[in-house]
Amino acid sequence: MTDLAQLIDEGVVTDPESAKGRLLREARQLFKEKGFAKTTVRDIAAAVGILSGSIFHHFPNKEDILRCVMEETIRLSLARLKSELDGVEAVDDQIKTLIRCELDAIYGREGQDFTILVSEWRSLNAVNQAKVLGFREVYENLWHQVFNDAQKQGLSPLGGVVLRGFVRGALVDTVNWYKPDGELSLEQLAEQVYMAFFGR
Amino acid sequence: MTDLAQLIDEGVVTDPESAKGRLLREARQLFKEKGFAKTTVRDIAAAVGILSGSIFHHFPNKEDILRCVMEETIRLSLARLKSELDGVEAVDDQIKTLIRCELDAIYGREGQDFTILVSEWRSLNAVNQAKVLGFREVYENLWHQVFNDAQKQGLSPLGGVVLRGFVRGALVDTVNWYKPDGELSLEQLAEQVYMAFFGR
Amino acid sequence: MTDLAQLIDEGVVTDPESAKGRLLREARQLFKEKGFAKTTVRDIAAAVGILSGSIFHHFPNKEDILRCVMEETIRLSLARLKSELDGVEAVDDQIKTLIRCELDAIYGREGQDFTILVSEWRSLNAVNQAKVLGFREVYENLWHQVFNDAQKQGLSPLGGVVLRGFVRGALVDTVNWYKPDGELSLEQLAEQVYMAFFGR
Amino acid sequence: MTDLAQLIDEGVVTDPESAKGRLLREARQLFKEKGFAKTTVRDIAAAVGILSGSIFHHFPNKEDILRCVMEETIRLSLARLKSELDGVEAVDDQIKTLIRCELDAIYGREGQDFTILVSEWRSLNAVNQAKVLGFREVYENLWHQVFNDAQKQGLSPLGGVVLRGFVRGALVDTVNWYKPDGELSLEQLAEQVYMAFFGR
DNA sequence: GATGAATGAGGTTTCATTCAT
DNA sequence: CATGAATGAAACCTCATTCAT
Repeated sequence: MTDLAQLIDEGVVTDPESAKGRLLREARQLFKEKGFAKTTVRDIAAAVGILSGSIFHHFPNKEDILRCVMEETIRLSLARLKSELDGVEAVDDQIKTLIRCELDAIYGREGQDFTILVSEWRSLNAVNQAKVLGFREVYENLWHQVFNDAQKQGLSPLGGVVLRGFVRGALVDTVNWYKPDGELSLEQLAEQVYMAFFGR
Repeated sequence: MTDLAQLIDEGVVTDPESAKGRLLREARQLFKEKGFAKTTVRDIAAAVGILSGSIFHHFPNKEDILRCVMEETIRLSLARLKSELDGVEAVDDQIKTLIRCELDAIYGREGQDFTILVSEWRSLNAVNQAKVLGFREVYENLWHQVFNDAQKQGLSPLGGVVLRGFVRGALVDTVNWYKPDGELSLEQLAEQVYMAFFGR
Repeated sequence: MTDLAQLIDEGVVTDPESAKGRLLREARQLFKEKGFAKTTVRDIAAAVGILSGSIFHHFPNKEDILRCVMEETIRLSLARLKSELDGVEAVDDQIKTLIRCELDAIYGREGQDFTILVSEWRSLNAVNQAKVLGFREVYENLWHQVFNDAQKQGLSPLGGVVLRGFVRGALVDTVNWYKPDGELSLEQLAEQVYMAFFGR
Repeated sequence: MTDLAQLIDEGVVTDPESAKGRLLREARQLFKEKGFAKTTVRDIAAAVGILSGSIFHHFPNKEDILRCVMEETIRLSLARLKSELDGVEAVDDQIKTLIRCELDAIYGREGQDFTILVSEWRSLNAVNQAKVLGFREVYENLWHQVFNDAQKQGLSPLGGVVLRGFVRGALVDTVNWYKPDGELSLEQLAEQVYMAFFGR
């Protein structure tokens, strides 16, 4: 059984072959390119190849599509992170894994687009923000634990929560200046992030 | 002559007592609270105490208000930064000044709201992005110079552009988790940023 | 053979155990509660426990459901009225029977909901109005005959058609102010209607 | 000063020359002809000669138009009724005045369309129903008082509230069978209503 | 008979922008 | 400069109805 099939089975992601799955993929892409507010329901429908009204068979409203995109991103990122961290014992290796995985998530290597979580956060109403926040906490806690260990071992003078805040910002904001197809590869970028915060 | 009066005279900021100045202030506040897309022209007009039609005597369209807010933010941040850097010779002190000033700008201490520059960047069309980018380059170059000096002196292993990218992200993203009226003061936050990137 | 079984056999009502019968019952209930316009085909389907598409195996369109509800109401009311009038000779007793039966029909004692005939009349197009009107005439003629007799006997100064109009309005409109589970019982209400028009 | 001008001044009706006034008139006409649900906002706008979006300068939503139509109907009916009752002392004359005025209101002689109050009642949500009910109580209380007097004087065996219920129903329902331009004049109809309930 | 995804027309509403006053 | 009614395009969403499975 392939990796994807297993993730679908576990409810981590929606089957990308299904109508709902295709909808989520196209919506994510459009939200990323144009932003939530400038993406119309018609845009999404056209990208999927259905009519705008049909969307509302799968989602009660536009905002709910965004909520699902975000939740799936978190679920997928978390699943991938856990799998990658499996067996990694050294804290510095754990940190490198965290950074690499999040960059992958940001640059959509696994169909996640982590950026949307930050850039479109305010497009959700309070209720949906709370829902997504619940999902996100588990993910963030992983970072906090590793970074707290790092502090104990003297790798960083800062506490896990604050350091995670800085690293998340540094990573997410790369989309505003870093070009994945430029001189600097994603692996090199990950390396530089590690050096910036722990490289001394 | 007060500081503000001088800045007005030099064209750095619009007189906040003028109609246009009040408009910009209220618009900035609303863009910050609700985001550009969810702020209506009527909202802004109501906040200023005029009717929606009157706005278009001062600005050709809604997007131009955002462009002005952004440009004023940059002009003001730059003026303040230059004045604060004046006479500061040591690189580490220059870095601390940069960090402190940007945090002030982010948290609106001087009526700037640096965050909007990042969060609403995509609300501008290509033409306006280019206009604002021109203003911004001068500001960013200041950072690059100081960080390049820092690298030469061995304060950081990274080049100025990349390091500035990481620091900007870390600073801007604090709005997503840091509460200015919580336990950690803005000065302490600035200190921790310095430690994260240059500490030891 | 029970009463109901006989009515089903005679084609007066649809078997309430059948799919169509259940559909009609739930639709009637919903039309009564929310009105025809605010009741969706999905609402009806959900109440019956099927999916919306399945409804169209039983009815060509939504309006036809209303037409059937109305026609069944009339057929049932007429059957009941005839049976109750059977053997009643005195005009005043006939009148009391008419009033009592119509109130029963209005308050759904026999699954009729006479009110819908009036309140949703305009939800039918001209063709369907004509169809229902045909059914209704037989029922109304019963009233006219009795009321004409009443006029001849000096029980009322008014002709049958006009008087029937007044009484129908008075009865149907009770739904806007009378509460069946309040102080006044349905029997007492019937008594007061009789007194209002004939009680002197 | 004309009657209408006075009513406008007193806030009883909206100036029919004003944009809002024309809107209300056309909306009332359409609600009467086609019903609230089948009347679209575009229909109303077209009747007034504006575009659909413009309606929302005057009313926050479609339902609010209906609420205003109803409230204006009540205010106008009440004003007219009070003026007509002025100086009428005998109870039977008061009753005849009440009946005549309500028939006028039902058949739109003064631009009221009382029928809509009953037929479209359920098109209002609970909040708006409560608002309109407040207005309506004053009007209904006038009837109750007169009918209670009638009972005391032996003109009717029934209490004011119940009798008013019957009379309202009889009057409102006439729209379903009475044709104002037929053999029976509105005055004759009024006379027959009086006879039906108080005749002898 | 039932399903449920899809249709597609049409609904209400929003809102930046214009312009006569 | 300000007003505020009007514009008109476009947004989100609804829903009766269809049809391949």
